[in-house]
Amino acid sequence: MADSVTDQLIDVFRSHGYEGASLSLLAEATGLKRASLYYRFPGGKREMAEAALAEVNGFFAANVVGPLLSAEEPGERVRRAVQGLKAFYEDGRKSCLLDVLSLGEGAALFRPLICRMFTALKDALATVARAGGHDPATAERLAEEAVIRIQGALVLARGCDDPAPFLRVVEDLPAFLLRQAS
Amino acid sequence: MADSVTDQLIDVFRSHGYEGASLSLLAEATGLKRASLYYRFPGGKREMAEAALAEVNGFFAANVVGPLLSAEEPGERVRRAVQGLKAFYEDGRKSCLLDVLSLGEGAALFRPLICRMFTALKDALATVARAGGHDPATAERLAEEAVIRIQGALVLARGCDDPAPFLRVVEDLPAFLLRQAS
DNA sequence: GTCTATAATAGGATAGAC
DNA sequence: GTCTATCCTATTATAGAC
Repeated sequence: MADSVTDQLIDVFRSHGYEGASLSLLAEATGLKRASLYYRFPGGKREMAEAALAEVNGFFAANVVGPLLSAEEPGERVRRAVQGLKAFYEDGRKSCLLDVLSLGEGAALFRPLICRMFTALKDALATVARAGGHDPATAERLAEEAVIRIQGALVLARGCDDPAPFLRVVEDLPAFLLRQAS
Repeated sequence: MADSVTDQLIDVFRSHGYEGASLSLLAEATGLKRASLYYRFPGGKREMAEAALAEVNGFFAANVVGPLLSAEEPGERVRRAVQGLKAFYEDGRKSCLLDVLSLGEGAALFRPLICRMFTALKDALATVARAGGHDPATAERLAEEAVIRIQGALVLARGCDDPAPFLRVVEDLPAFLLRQAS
């Protein structure tokens, strides 16, 4: 998640949204000319955003959802997911791609995938909450609430240019999701 | 909050963000030609977004922050604020202008005002939480958490095209913010 | 106060050289 | 695989008629 072409695309999309991410910005960020971007992504900007979403999906599968569903002790699972979240959001200084791509034109283009990704995260959080001692209904409620807190903290962090709310929310995740101390 | 020119501008900005809100969209929504928009807003799109933010600021002062700081009983204050929030966000079907205008170019242009508006809301929520029986530190924490929950629920609602998370969060606000039942 | 017309620039996309 | 050059459209903004 650092310097591939797709990683640079992610960075532009998450900073500007779909409509705000012009080919000029995308080309500048990747170091490629516009025509070269079209060689790699014949479907144009839409395909670039799809590639960005796919890469984020992979990162989450490997670094957030994967750890949450692993065979480890629940506290350790959540702590590893928190590390993944902090890495992806750069400690609260970067926006969520799912959030910004659901605006404007992006809504019609990407909403089904975005909703599935939100749901996959929520389901993984619910699984670990059950493993942490909560009944299924409570686990489901806590999981949705956790997604809401992460997203809301990112919005507030961006709005005030202060990552503190995000850091507070994710550091609190183990205690928030798990019943017993671990 | 329904059919003035500025209200239509708000609707376009909150749906598309600053960069995605083209003059064509803004003109179409208002029923005015582009040149007429420039007559009303000589500063162009930037001034239109500033007018949108100012109107939202006024709506919040009248329908959310005002009720929260009123002399009524705390439960009633929160319930009135919830009505204001539900009206502004159309029961979770509309995005937050503060959220979407903090993206891309909008960040540099509007962040100070956006941060002040988030802070004003948080401070009003903290005031009513103190009136509802919480100590100042707890009230402050609950207030920031409430802003986070509202914003996060709106993000999730948009991402999955389902207003339920927003409705759940705002209906829970009185119990969330106030210590004693009222 | 709103319109038509227009200018200048930026955006999305393609053709063809290397 | 990347580039330069180009095309067409959309976008921002202004001038001037009514």
